This record gives sequence, C-alpha cells and structure tokens, in this order.
Amino acid sequence: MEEREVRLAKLHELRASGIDPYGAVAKDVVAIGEARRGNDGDRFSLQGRLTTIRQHGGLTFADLKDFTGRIQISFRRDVLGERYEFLTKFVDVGDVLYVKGSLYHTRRGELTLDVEEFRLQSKCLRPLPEKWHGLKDPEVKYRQRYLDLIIDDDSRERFGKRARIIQSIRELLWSRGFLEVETPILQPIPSGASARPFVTHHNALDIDLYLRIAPELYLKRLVVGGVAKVFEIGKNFRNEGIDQNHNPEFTMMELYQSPGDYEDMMRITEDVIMAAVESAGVGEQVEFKGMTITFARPFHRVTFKDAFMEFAGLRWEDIDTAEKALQVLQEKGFEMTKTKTWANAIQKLFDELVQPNLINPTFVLDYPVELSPLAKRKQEDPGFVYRFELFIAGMEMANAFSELQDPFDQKERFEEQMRLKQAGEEEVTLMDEDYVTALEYGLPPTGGLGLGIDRLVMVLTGAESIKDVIWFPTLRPKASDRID
RNA sequence: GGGCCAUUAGCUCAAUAGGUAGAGCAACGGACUCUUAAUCCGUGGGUUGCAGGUUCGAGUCCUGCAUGGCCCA
Repeated sequence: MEEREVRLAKLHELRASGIDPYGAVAKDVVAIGEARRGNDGDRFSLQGRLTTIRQHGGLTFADLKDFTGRIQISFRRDVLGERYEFLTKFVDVGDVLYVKGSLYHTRRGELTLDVEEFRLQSKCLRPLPEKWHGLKDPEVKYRQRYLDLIIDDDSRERFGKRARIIQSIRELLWSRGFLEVETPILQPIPSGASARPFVTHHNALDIDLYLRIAPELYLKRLVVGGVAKVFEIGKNFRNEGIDQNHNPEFTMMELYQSPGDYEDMMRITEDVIMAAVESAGVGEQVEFKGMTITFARPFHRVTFKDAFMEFAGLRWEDIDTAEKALQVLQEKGFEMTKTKTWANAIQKLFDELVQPNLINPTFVLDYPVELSPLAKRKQEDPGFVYRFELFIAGMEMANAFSELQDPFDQKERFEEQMRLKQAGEEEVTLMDEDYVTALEYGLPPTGGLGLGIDRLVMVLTGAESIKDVIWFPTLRPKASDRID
C-alpha cells in the first residue's frame, strides 16, 4: 500500500469516528518565533507543521515549524493518556497540528513545549520530502514552492528577507513623504522602456492591450498632475528569454521626485540600497557568486565615457562613431545581429566589456542621448543626458535620470525610436502621444529612478538564480496543465 | 534558437562490460519516558520521464519527444 493510501485510510477512519481531520480554527495561537522567546513554565498555543517525529515508547519528541521558526514539542503518555494513543495511531510527519502546553528545557538543554492538548488541524496525505537531504530537484522547488518552504529553512529565510527588504524600501519612501500609487498594468501602448511586451485582448472594448514593460510614463503623468513625490512597487512584464538574471515578470520599484534631478536620485538610490542591506541583516560585505561586494557610501561614480577606459581599457575616441565601435566589436569577436547603429554597438560593447567588471556598487553616469530617449539632455553637452545606471555584481540594478521635460524634444526622441523600429529594430521605446500631451501641460524638473528588486534580493541573499527569489518563477507548464 | 548534462521507490542517490533494479531516510508491524539524522528487530514498496528502435536480453546502446539545469546566441 502506498503511503498516500495509508494516510487516506487514517483520514477515513478519523471521519468514521467523528473526528474532523481538518480541525476548527484555533484563535489563541502565537507564532513559534514568539514562543521561542518565552521562559520555562510559560504556556503557549501553537500551530505548525510536524516535520520530524522521534518516538520513545511513552515519550515522543517532534519538531513543529511555521514561517517564523522551529520548536521541539514533547508528548507524554502519563500526561495525555488516551490522546497519546491517538497521536501514535493517527498523526504523521507533515500534518498540521495545534498544540497547547508549557515551555521547559530538556536534559540536553533544548527549549521544548510539553504538550497538554493537541488537535489535528490538517491531515497531510502525501509524504514530505525527506528532511535529511531535503528537496534538491530545482524543478520541484519552483513548481511546488510550498514543499520548498516546508522543507528548506534557507529558502524560507530567503523569502522572509525578500519581504523585509521590500518593506524597508516602502517604509523609507513613506517616511520621506512619497505617495504610493498603482498605475495601469494593462496598457494600450507599452512604452517607458525598450522591450518586447506581452499582448492580450479586451473583449468588451475589442482592443489589444499590453502588459506594461514599465510604469514610467504613467508615474510622470502623475507628477504633471502635482503628485510631486510618488512611487510604485510592482510587476513589470517583458516578453524575453529566461535565465539566471531574467524572469518574464519581475518586481520593480520606480519613484519620481519633483523638484529633483539625477544627483538627488543617486543619493536616494544609496539610501534605498543601504536600507535594504540593513533590513537583510547582512554586513556591509556580501559574498555573491564568488565575488565580494562592499556596500559603502558613496558608491563609486564613473561617467559612461570613462567607464570604457577604467573597466575595459578602451579609449572613447576609438569607439565614438558607428564605424569605429562596430570595428572594435568585430576585433573583440562579438557579433552584431541587429541594426548596425552606433547606439547598438556602444551598448553591446558596454554590456560585454564594461558591465561584467562592475562588482561593487557603481554609478555609471551621463549616457549618450541615443540610448536614453526619456532623459534630459546635459546643458553643457547635449549629446549626452543626465542619466545613471547602478551596477552591482555585474548586474544592472537601477536606472535613473533627470526627466526630459521638453515635449518637442520628447516627441522627436519618440519619432527617432519609431524610425529605428521601421528600420528593423525590435526593442524601441514606443511613441506615446498622450504622454507628450501631458508634457505640454508642463512637467516640473523631476528626478526618476527604477530599481530591480529581484536582483537586489539576489545579491543580499546570495541567491544565484532570480528563480530562487521569486516565489513562483515562470516555468513551462506540464502538458497536463495547459489549457490551449 | 544551438550545444552539453540530468530525469531510477515518496525524498536523496547507487546499479561492473548490455544479463531479470538496490541502499539510506520515509512508510508498515513490534520494543522503548529526554530524543533531536533517536536506537533496535521485522515487512512491504518500481510503467527506470514518454514513444519507438537495435538485441536472445536495454536503467545501460540508437532515434524522436517532454521537463529542468548549465553554457552560448
């Protein structure tokens, strides 16, 4: 008889004897983490999942876990009487139990709750993965995250940290007077960034809508409307490949501040990152994929131009035209697949040669206008914009700029993007006329910032794959789970 | 999209050279009132990811497919 059938038989027997294997709600329970702070003699009611059972005749030890921790509990025949037989007959590893009792320390010194009353809160019908070796199959960990969370303490702590990091960012921004908002996820024009969108259809309106690739243009509309300090934490959706740093849906924080500029954004980026570091409970040095990352402000700053010399040994004069940049690309053995523009070439050179070397938090500033259709031109050098990106551990972590205010310049930048699209460029920032109209009403000087939450959590938890910090990462469904 | 690797009991893993699939944990029965990978005695458990092929014989070799991982584009 398979284990599931054994447990099912117990379930039926319980019901036959009038006991509900899915018990009534217990409203007096405290978190296990809280009970662990109690003293000998304190009485607590707990609810948690039984993860191991060690039976010794008339005495049974077991481990009870919830999201806040683990505690040992003990059952004694001389205390429980008939209930003790119920325990040995009907309770299995994996069951969710309600227990009530008092704390003591065992001879070996372990804090333990001696159970006086207990109740089955939910029968577990399937065997749990074995806790000794745990659950290793990454596919199962992602698909059945609940098993991963039950079994793997590291995973549970990692996701706890994720939640705390997000909370720390939210609290920091609230404390500084930023208003938290929600802007459309279903958008008629998926602009605000350059990425391929997901398409969907609204039946009543009979129009295609796109899942947002960025909330940017809507948040800036709010700034036009007078919401001077605003932020949003939420999902963006990009229809691209999946790898260790990319999931099709990922969590972004975007904020806008007016009056503000990219200098302000650098300061607030440091504030946000350092708050996250603190909330994650890691020191200022973090090990990540064999790299040692030091979080110390001020973060290193280097201009886009100078970064090529500092991190790749390339002189700007040797890559400042399409021809020269394409030639260097070829010399270094990289292919140009898309349109052969300077913007593409220089971006590729940066991605391949500079970015992997940006280990400690580094602000790269003053990007070419060709790469930044939404950022404000530098007054003294209009071919470049007041924009920076933050890199940590070779990953793009944040992107920010002084926002482009001029509606005519913005319109021209959009038009240039549409020309590139016509020329075959797949990823462009799409024209949004309604946004240009908003700018005509007047966007005050504004600094804007976008921060990739998942990647930050990766670095702060040592997770090598973005899938390990996303509760339910995108996977190809099994054939039986497709609706087609 | 291309390459490599993996897929065996509920979990973690074995299986010589192609010769009828094993272990630990979990489960089941029993002993045991301070264990924590509890211990001791005993028992059962497999569509070897799926579909074909080669062979007297396939977990093992070949082809295709599926899912995942890593690398590349």
